[in-house]
Parts: sequence; structure tokens; C-alpha cells
Amino acid sequence: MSKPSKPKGAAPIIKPKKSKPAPTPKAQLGPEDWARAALAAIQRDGVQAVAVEPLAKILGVTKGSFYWHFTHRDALLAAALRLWEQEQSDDIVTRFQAIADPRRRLRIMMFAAFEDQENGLLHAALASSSEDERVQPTLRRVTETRMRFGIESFRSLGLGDEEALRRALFTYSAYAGYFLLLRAIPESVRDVSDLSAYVRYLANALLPEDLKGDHSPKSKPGLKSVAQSRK
Amino acid sequence: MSKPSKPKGAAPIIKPKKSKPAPTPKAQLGPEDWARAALAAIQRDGVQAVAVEPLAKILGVTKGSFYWHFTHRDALLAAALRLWEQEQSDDIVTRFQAIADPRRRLRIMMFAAFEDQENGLLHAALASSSEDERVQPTLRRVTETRMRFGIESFRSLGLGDEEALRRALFTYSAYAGYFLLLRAIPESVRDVSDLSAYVRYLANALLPEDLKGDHSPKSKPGLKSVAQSRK
DNA sequence: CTGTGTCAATACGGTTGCGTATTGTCATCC
DNA sequence: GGATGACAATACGCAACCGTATTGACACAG
Repeated sequence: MSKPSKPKGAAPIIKPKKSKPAPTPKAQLGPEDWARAALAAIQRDGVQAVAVEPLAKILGVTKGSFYWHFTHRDALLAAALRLWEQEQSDDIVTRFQAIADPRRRLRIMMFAAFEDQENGLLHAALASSSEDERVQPTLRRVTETRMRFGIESFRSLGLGDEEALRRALFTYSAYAGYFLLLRAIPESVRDVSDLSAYVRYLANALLPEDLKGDHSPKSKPGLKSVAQSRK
Repeated sequence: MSKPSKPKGAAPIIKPKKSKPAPTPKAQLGPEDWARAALAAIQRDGVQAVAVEPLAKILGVTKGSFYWHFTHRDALLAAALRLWEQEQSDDIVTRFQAIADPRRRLRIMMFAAFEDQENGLLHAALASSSEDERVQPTLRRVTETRMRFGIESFRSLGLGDEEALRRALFTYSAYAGYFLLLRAIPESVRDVSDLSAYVRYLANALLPEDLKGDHSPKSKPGLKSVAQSRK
């Protein structure tokens, strides 16, 4: 009967500061630890690897304690997806929305997206599990947010709706495909040693110089040669 | 959720067995029926859906008869992968190797690849299951074959090794990513009504006019607006 | 010291899918 | 018309997970 119902209900006038986590640095596990472990499992073996007992083994506990933090397995998956989605959103909002010039914004976004291999591989893993109806909504929201952002940026460049949509889809396909391949057959991708040249190629194909915006040639972002995926 | 039509309910209907005596048209199931069903299951729900009992239910039999055709579950998966790989190889060899001009060959290959949605989605499903070590070898072989073919074609265009590799990877990423997105979030891709314009975009980005080879402008393949994937 | 809240371990029952064993049903061959 | 070969059904045992129930360990508050 000891359900994890919030016992702070009645009248939280006083704030017993030390009735919770501060003194214990990392001794016990919390829901977020499970969610992060779930994300790691997804990146490694796909959504189906989000299983309670194996994860418990990884975390060094038994599943008995899992059901203290979550009601059921799907709640863990939902928490992991929420965590991922939020980090993605934070990312895109805080880092790129501020850049006024759409041309610069797109270029920087492209480089940043390909630079972050960790996140790219996680995206590939989640997109690879799209047959799972539990990930689909989150995946769709994230995809649509990014696509909308890309479409808007391309439209700000002076392109028509059709063309903006086409280029946004093109960009996103190249992104998703690159990391899908990197995840599936890293050997075939590893040979491309100069990833920045690869992305520059993508940017130049989609952002021709004759459109508008500044003419920053190449050495623009603080991004160097980002390549290798040595493990 | 179309339930398998099992006519052996309350009605004492005798099994409508084909009374065809001589050539045994299609009354009974063979290994290839199972392999094709497995491929269909992969395309729908990923490699993990290649499970004996569910497939038996779909095929209208019980797993008892499965083990007549295959020694174990993995043998079925192997057969399905072999079938896929062979069809892929046949495809690429018979259809494109004959085209002498690399420029034309690449262009036609691009259009053909994007035109064949069925195969593209199947490829996406298999690439999405790359965490499964049983599909990895097949997937790697197919990928490397295609990549090699692409690299060679680009090199024939007069490009250096690095550049050829880069463009081949670019092309293949765009292909894989497009179908990954189409599989994962068809709504976001469906809006691009003019797929041929999309592919033409890809081709023009990677096959600039000023290189070499013939100058066949545009009205090449009989590919029009191929988009939506209504199921 | 005792109570309570928080996390963890153990044990149990249920479901799904694998693989095996055994038996059944035809169609065909002799 | 029996034997055989090709397929199919049923029934088991086994393992992986899910979810529940119960109890244990331990920190801190009163």
C-alpha cells in the first residue's frame, strides 16, 4: 500500500530543507538516473532495450526498486523521451533562435548538428525505432519543430514555400541519413575524415552565395575539423 | 489489426484444401513464403517482429509447421536477409552497370532509387535494425556495394578520391535519410509533392553541368510526382 | 528511541516467444 | 491400398520480462 504519493500535500508552509536529497550526493538512484540509463540503452540497442530488469542489472540494483520510481515500464520510456525532447528543444531555442541572419543561422545550425555526434546518434536510434508507437509522438514533435525552424529560415532567405520546404527536408534528410549510416555501418562513414568539408558541401549546395545575407566565406563558426568517431 | 481469417470456428466447414493434384500450385507453404512474410514484417515493425508464432498466425498456420522448413528462428531471418540482398544485387547489376556514361548512370540511379518507395522503406527498416548483429553483415555488404558503385561512378566523372567518396556518402545519406523520415514521420515528408524536383535538386547539386559527360537536360526518366505513402 | 519516508531486495504469478516431441492429414507413388 | 513424403496441429518445457507484494535497511525528525 505504500504508494509513492506525494506526501507534501497538506500545508507546506515550512520548508524542511534537509528532508531530501542534499546530504546524499549519489548514493541512491532517482528517476532521472533511470531515464538517462534508458536513453543510453536506446542509443546502444534501440527502444526495445528499455527493459526493467536488464537496466536494473546495469544500474546495480534489482527491479524491485524500479517500481518505486515509476509505475510501469512505459513510464520510464516516457520519462526518457521527455528528457530527450526537452534537451533538444532547449538546444534549438537557446542556441539558434538568437541568430538574426537566416543564412548565418542555417549554416551554424548545420555545423552544430553534425558536430554533435552524441545527439546525432541518439536521434538516429530513436528515428530507427519509429515503428514503436510510444516514441512516434515525441519523434514527430521534434521533427516538426526542427523542420518548421528550417523552413522558416529558408523562407527568410527569400525562397518560396515549395522551395523552402524542399531544402529543409533535404537538409534534414542528409542529417538523419548521415547518422543513420554512422550508426549502422560506421566503417563506411569513417573514411570521410574531413567532416567539416562534408558539411560545408551541404551548406554550399543549399545556401548559394547569390541569395542574400552576409558573405562569410568559411572560417565563420568556432568550429574546426570535426570528424572522427574513434571509440 | 487485421485478424487472420481462421475459418475453423463453430462451423464444421472442411478445410478448403485445393484438390489440385498435379503441380501443387500454392496450397502449401514453402520456405520462401515464410521469408517474404518475414520481410514484410521487417518493413512494418522492424527485425524484432520476425518472430515465429506471430508470423505463423499471419500465415494462418501454427509454428509447428515452421520448424519443418527452418531449423530455428535465425534461419528464417537469414533467409529473409539473403532474399533481400540478392534482389538488391540483381537490381543494381542488371539495371545500371550497363550504362556507360557515369553521369547518366548516376542520375538514373538517383531517380530510380527514390522512385522505388517499397525498397526504400525496406532499406530504412533494415538500416533501422542495425543494432541487431544478425543483420549487420548483410547490411554492410549491401551498403559497401552501393557505395563502391557510387564512388566509382563519381571518380569516372573526373573527381578525386576524397571528393568522390564525399559525394557518394552524401548521396547515400540523402537516400537513407529520406526514407528514414518517410518511414518515421510520413506526414512531414508527404508535403513534398514533387519528388522528382527533389531528386533533380540532389542530382544538380552533385552533378554540376561543367564536369563532363553528356548534357542530357532533365526530361529523362518517366518519373513524375511520386510522394505520399498511403497504407 | 520510535516513527516515517525513501530506496532496495526477494519472491511470486503471468505472458510471450523459442525450440522439441509427438501425432495427424493428405496426396502421390508403387 | 498401404507406404511414404510434405506439411500442419497440439502439447510441453524453458527463458526473458513485466508487474505485484512483502519485507529489509537506513536516514532523520520528534
